[in-house]
Amino acid sequence: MKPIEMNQKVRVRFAPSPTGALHIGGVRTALYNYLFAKKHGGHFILRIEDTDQNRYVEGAENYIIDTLNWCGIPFDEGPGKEGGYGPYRQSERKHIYANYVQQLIESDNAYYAFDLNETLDTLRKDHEQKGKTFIYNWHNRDKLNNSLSLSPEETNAKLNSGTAYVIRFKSPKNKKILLHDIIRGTIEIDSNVLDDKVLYKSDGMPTYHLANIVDDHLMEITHVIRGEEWLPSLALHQLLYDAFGWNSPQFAHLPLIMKPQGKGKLSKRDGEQLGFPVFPLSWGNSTGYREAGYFPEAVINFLGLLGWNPGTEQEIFTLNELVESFSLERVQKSGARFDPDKTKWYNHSYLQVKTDEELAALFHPIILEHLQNTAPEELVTNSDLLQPSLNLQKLVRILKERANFVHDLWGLSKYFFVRPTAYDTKAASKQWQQETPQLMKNILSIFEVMPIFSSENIEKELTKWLIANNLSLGKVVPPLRLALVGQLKGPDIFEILELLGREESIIRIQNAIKTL
RNA sequence: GGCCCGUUCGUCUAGGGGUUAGGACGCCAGGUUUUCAUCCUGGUAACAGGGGUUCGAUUCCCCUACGGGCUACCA
Repeated sequence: MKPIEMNQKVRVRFAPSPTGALHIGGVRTALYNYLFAKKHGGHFILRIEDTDQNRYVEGAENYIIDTLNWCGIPFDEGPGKEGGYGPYRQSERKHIYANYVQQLIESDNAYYAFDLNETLDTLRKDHEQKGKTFIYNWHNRDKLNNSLSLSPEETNAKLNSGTAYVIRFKSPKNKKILLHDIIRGTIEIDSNVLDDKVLYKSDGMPTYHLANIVDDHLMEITHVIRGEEWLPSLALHQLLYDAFGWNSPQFAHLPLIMKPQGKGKLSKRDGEQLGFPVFPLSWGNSTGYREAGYFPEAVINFLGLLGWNPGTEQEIFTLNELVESFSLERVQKSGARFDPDKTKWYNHSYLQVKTDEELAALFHPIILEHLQNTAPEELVTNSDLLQPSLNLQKLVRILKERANFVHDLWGLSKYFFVRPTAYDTKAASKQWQQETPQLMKNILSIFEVMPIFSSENIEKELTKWLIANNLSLGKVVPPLRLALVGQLKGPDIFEILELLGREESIIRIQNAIKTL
């Protein structure tokens, strides 16, 4: 393999099949391609590998594009964004592949095969029963039904009569193939274990292997960064580049993302069972990261550090910082177990650095949605917290550190919008004592005459009164909290009072006196 | 079964011939707080096993075990 010249512009591609939602592992592959391209000032290309018409799923291509955009890693060239190397859907490149496969036939690197599917299936089963693997290659191709075993006349007769055929690669005998992978180093393969893979299908479409090599060459791809599941195909691909007489790109095979627990790679089922998304955006019944409330920055951050690390102790990275420090050499060799807890921690971190204004705007519709099902008598209607107001920003400010997601804010602040109707019984029996109603009444009379109902002022006035009456904060705060919140939880009590407002606070204290 | 790739705390990982094997998530404890949470501090916890090479191996080599991938006219 000849090395890529240093002055060559880096061009990488993400080449998914539009067969459904993009798996989170696929997103990581896209991300690493993007990071590598941007690090080297190159182009990130999206190529749709839709050579299997049977598996084509409507909407999948848009899903892929939406995902890339949501993640903030848009492609430079791809469907709908021509860059001089299009088209970027393999189905639209169909006419290109026939010529190339013909070249291989002419150079004796490929041949026609007429074997029936059933024949090969039977052979595979027979071999399996004997504990062997059926391989279609040099050791048995003479005995099978193809242009190597048939005479040229017989072959032509079949071809002319319209007999269904595939074109197979003629893999060499007794050859050591030296492969190079940026992450794994040199790999040696014995060509005798290689299959004569189908390059061209009977439906007139190329298989992945052919289309991939031809397109990567034509699109001048310099680095192929893909999942480890392709490593076994690398020898075939290298042989194809050699057969065409082309320089191969450099290869990097990424380790797979594994289940959080148990065996095997991460699957859709794991998400369902353990309650975390495996898709970036919702797809069918599966909730995506976006819809589950994750910020794209958080998804990019945890994906970036799953299988790669910069060698420093930095954990939080913006996309630009990832671009800066990324290198394929530091990609891990072994598969990484997915850790849903850490993804939440990342989201928590990103939530903390959002502005109160942003968070209030994101939270506002969530409040309105929840309030639709609230009984009118419980609803606090006169509160300006129902608007994206300054006070809503303040609410978000005092609560956000407790939240992993914007929607967590609802559970943390529900009592600001809905009056408590029940009180934590355990806390009530302990904190609401015989003298408490009188205490609360005294506090009410302080609140009623207070000129400004601000947290500082409330704290000042209340403390003054407590000292004068030889009482401690610990005596009044818990029952007061119980009256306002319904339980012994929440942020600073004076902040709660201020945000609730004088009127609402008084109503709640009066209710508590009546009820408890 | 065959072929290929891999293996450091529970998880993500740093490190690398002589280190108290470092960080993060999680978990536990203490502190702060009138409460809950956050936060801060601390703690728990790892070089898969066996052979070499070496004065010395977690680090280099080999074997075993285990894990993963591939083994389609799917990508």
